[in-house]
Amino acid sequence: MLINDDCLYTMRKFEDEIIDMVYLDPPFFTQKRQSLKNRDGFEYNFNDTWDSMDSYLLYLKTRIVEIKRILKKTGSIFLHCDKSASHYLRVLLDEVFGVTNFRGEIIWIYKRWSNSHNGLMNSHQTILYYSKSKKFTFNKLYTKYSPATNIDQILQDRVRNSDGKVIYKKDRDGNIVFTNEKRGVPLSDVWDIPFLNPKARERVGYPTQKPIILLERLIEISTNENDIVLDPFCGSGTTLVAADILNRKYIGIDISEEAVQLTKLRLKNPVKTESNLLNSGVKAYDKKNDIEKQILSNFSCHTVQRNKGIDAFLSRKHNNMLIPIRIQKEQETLSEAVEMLNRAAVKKGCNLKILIKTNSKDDNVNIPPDIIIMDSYQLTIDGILFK
Amino acid sequence: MLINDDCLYTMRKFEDEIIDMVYLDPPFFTQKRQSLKNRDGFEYNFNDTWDSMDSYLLYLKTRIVEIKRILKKTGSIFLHCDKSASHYLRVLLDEVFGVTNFRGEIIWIYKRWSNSHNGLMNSHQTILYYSKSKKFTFNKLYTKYSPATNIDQILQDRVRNSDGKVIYKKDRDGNIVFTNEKRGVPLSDVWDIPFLNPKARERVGYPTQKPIILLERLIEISTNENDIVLDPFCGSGTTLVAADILNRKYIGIDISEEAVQLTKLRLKNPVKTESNLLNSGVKAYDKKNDIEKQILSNFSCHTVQRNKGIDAFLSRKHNNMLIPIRIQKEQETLSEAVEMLNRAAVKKGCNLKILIKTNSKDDNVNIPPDIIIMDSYQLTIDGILFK
DNA sequence: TATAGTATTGAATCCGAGC
DNA sequence: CGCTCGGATTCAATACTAT
Repeated sequence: MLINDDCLYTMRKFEDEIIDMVYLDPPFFTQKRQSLKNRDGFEYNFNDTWDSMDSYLLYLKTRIVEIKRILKKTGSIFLHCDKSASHYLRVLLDEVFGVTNFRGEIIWIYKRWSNSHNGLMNSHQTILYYSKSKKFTFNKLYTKYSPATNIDQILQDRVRNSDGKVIYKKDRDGNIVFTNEKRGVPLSDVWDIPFLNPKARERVGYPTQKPIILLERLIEISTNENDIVLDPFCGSGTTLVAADILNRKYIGIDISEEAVQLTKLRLKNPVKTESNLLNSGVKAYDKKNDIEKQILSNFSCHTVQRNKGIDAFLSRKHNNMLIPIRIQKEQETLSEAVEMLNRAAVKKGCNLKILIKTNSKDDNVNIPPDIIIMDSYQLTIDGILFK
Repeated sequence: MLINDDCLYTMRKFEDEIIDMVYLDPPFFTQKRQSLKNRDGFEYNFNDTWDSMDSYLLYLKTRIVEIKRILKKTGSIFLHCDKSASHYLRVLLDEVFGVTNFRGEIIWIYKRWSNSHNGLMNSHQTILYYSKSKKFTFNKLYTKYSPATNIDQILQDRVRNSDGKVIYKKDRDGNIVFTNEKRGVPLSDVWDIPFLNPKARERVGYPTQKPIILLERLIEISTNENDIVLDPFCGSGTTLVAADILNRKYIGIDISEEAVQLTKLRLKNPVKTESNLLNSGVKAYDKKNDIEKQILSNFSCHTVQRNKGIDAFLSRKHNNMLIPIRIQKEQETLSEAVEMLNRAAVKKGCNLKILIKTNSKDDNVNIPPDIIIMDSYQLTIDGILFK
């Protein structure tokens, strides 16, 4: 269901305790007008400017009180905010839902483009999580163990010995006893999900659009199939798309007619981006092997990926030119390495270059004067000069 | 300097505007008595139970007002809190320091052992960051570019052409023009620093002890050499050790005599754990190659690192025993693989085991009946059974 | 088809102009 | 001096094109 109205008036018409989960992503109190064009040049926007923090909080409080009323006893609310007002919003939720129903704060972390800044680069948002009562729907999700974990040990049962010390349990024959099945690490409250990239197909042109996968995870932990999910500030409808994918029923409300139209369209043909980053992880982008990384760590440089000839550029320029670095590959002769480096360097208009020699294949080659050859095993001594 | 007193009384004796940076890690309002024994059996503890949130906040407010007075105009305060009271503390800091002096919230994230419970596993804490004025000391730190970033392009200058479109800049000869030197990506406000492992040498046995690296980074961004760092709840003295390492002056105050004694000892011989996890990153721990990962992804299993004979355990047990998996290594004959697997399996008291055959080296070997041999290329068909 | 290489986008932030 | 406004800068990660 999709309704174009102020969510307050719509929700007032609802009966008590009919909703299983509410996600809301209201204005963050950024005191800005948010706007964005879609691919056809149509501009969506909403206003996030307020007279005062008090008027902002009052606006939200009346709506949150209503949300509590229509939530089932087993229901949950997720309030998405950023640092602008998260503390006041949590005080507000403590008041309405009660401190004992605070279930946690989910930290959504991501990397994003931004200009440099006198301070730390902001790269997280907060989702406040409260339940209506202590008996709330919660589906445990598990993640893989960290590679640094010693799985051997986790899977062994432990007991206290006569001194009260914890030891690994063994049976009569001295064999190790294993614990029951483990399903992995319980889901943490820190979620590393890529920010919706400017080029992502999933983007529909609505400002502040959230990734579908974020909503999917929230819905998964807090509802079961056929439960009812409500988003009173549904914007471009990400929550509804996620609910639809997961076979939950949904109600979306937004005060903007354009937003509701957009959501309608989007629900007919939901696009969920296959994020390469998400599917394969950052590691997939990192083509350097351990030895190459070790070598490059001796330089103050920027590592280059997807370039056949250049592995890195020195951070410092020389005569206003960048200095490329190439590490000789394992099967590569020195002259082949020189050739690869030169070809790439010409394209970039680079003159001086550095070649790291890692083997002795075909050493007898004339090295052009603009290439500095360094022996990889000397780097720990000499490389420091380039730091 | 190290003082054993309630920080309120000590700070009242200080002159105005003499401190450059204050870090405080007061009780978190856990409403528990915190205690921990060190390796010598000595027990440290402090009381974190309060009549009410109001009395807790009043206690802190009087101290934070005093901190503001003694901070230099260019000074900063870092207040470490966890989710129990972070929102009230931020409201408090807004009052004392002013909303415009809010510099951000640092999210310290870590992975940690914990029993699974009904809810998300808490794995972050918050450090609130305020400055006394808009002119505050801040040292920019830079981190590496993401491997997903195209460094080639980042390093090229761009201009607008006559149509207003952004294009890469070239000089008269058509050569690429490079931008100014880049130092990397400004430090984010999300810090992934391993939680002080219970076995870390750095641990001195004080509850709530923080990693030195965390304090080093806070001190680095907000102070210069010879500046004065104050920790009014210094506990085991981590802040002071970090300040010492970075050549900053320090003042530590704690109400507990034991804490001050401990800190004194610690400052004589500061131990900083070289955290392998931080130095080499999680990746270095992950010794499985892509093919091995591909094979293991066919099973519902837990990957094992740092075990010469076993690569993973199946998630499901069989007759209440764990089933180890080994993938035949590239240079390894089948009998060698069997031998390695058997030796490791005996240690773990495992009976049934799985060996994934990846090559045909020395095939003619008698396979013991408790080893299931699977051909790696069949896995995509057969492996599904193990999911 | 896989990989290398190029073009494009956007929102937080800074900075300078204008008032 | 403080404000707003607009333009420039930044970089992550995608889409697209060429090889």
